[in-house]
Amino acid sequence: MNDARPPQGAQAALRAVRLLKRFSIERPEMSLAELSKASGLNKTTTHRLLRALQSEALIDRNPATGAYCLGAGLMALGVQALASSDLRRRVRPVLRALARDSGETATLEVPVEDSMLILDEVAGRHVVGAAGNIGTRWPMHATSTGKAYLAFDDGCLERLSDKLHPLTPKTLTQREDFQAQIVDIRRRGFAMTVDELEDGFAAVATVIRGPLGDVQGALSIGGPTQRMDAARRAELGSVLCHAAMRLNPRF
Amino acid sequence: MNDARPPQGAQAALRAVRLLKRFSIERPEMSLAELSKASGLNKTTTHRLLRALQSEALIDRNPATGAYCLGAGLMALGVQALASSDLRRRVRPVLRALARDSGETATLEVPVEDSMLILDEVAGRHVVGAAGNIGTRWPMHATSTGKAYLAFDDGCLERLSDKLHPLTPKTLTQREDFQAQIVDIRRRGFAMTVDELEDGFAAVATVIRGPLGDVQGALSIGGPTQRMDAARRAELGSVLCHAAMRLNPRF
DNA sequence: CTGCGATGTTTCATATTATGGCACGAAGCG
DNA sequence: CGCTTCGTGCCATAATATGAAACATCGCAG
Repeated sequence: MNDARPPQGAQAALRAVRLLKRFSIERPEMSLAELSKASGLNKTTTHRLLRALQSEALIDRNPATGAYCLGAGLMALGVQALASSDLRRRVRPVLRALARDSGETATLEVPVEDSMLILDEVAGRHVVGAAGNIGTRWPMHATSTGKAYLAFDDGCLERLSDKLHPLTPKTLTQREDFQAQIVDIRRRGFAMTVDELEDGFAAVATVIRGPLGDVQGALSIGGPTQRMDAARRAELGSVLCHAAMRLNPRF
Repeated sequence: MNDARPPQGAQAALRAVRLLKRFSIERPEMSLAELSKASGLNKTTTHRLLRALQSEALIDRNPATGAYCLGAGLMALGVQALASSDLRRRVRPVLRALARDSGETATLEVPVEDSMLILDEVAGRHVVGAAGNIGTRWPMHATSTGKAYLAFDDGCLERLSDKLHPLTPKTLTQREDFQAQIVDIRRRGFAMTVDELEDGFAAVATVIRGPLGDVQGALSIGGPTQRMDAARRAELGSVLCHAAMRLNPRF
């Protein structure tokens, strides 16, 4: 999880970024008034910021309705970010090996705020290069990778929001239960989710460390819960730990 | 091509965005000093903006070197932009049909500044869903889609930079030659590139219009120049025009 | 046709906010 | 060890962003 407290003297930039983040799958288009109200900004200010973003192609408008939406420039930047990810390049072959050997789907994820973002993905059997979920995010507290982060990245756990909202009946929502699992994870070396993120889905995960011991990302292997009994999870967990170890430049 | 002149009173936001855009494939990581010099901003100002961007996860830092790079938050936003693109959803089936019928690769592109950005892509034969180029950009003056835009979007041509830099020996670099082609394109209804973008690659393209007659994007079909003689280009051109017509909600 | 209520847009005086010169501490290098 | 170059913090200045209010459009209903 990244630190960096909000700095002084760049509020306009911050507000602009926050405006961009207000868009979601459910609300891909918003009117000026909506955006203004939702972000608590003055209508004029909102308008000015949107204009600036539009001039840089990060914001676009529906020519028919005049509604604001995310622009094509963001796509370009996003792809740029993806392409220049050194981590992704380095881990890619490992991901492929994991998917091949286990037959399940392997992912590389990084934290973004309270979520884990899928940076890369290799599906197990069937579809080979399918990367349909790259760029999507899942709540940190319900994913195996998120738990791994929380357990192994210093100070990460403290920053976790107290609101652990349930995604399934099995999702952990009590801080104490969570804390207990974290202890297990630290001892075991890898984390897991069983039906906590989505019913019928289970995964194991561990973190990747850089040369300085810093946590750079998390690896996971996941599939249908039926194929993921305790024994299989343990086996995949150790495979994962081995892979993560070999990714550390110190070894 | 989008209008929207740079507004007043949002310079901080503009500067922040411009900082993000300074990163490229060649320079995925930059130091504070480099960024500061390259963007002409004061070192302190640059630092403050980067901090703000980092706190929103749009900027990340290499923990070993301290160098700045694009952050994971940008990926999330980019994917968001892609997913919420109504145009893409609408055109997707048409793209598939074009690729299937022609056997060549079909793309949907939109303008971003002086480039055309690939919003969606369906490959012809072999690899079916391969979308390896989504999000990449090509100079407007050397692509078939770019030429289509320049010919059919009002005021677009005037905004074209005077600097037409060559990508191959065949790239048009003289404004007069270009102007002449534009006339042809307008009459013909579709544009083409033959070895102008990359040697051995040819494509035809036309624009998609919205209900108000506004240009929303451009479609292209492209492949190896050998398979793309004049007769084939004419045939594919009319196929393309037909597809574009059917995409217009008025018909 | 007319008035109402909503939208997006522009203007402008105000003071909040961003700015950049300067200085400091820490690495990296000769 | 001194020199350079890096990222970072401080602070007075003024340039910049801000938000109230007014304007311009549009769709809708009386």
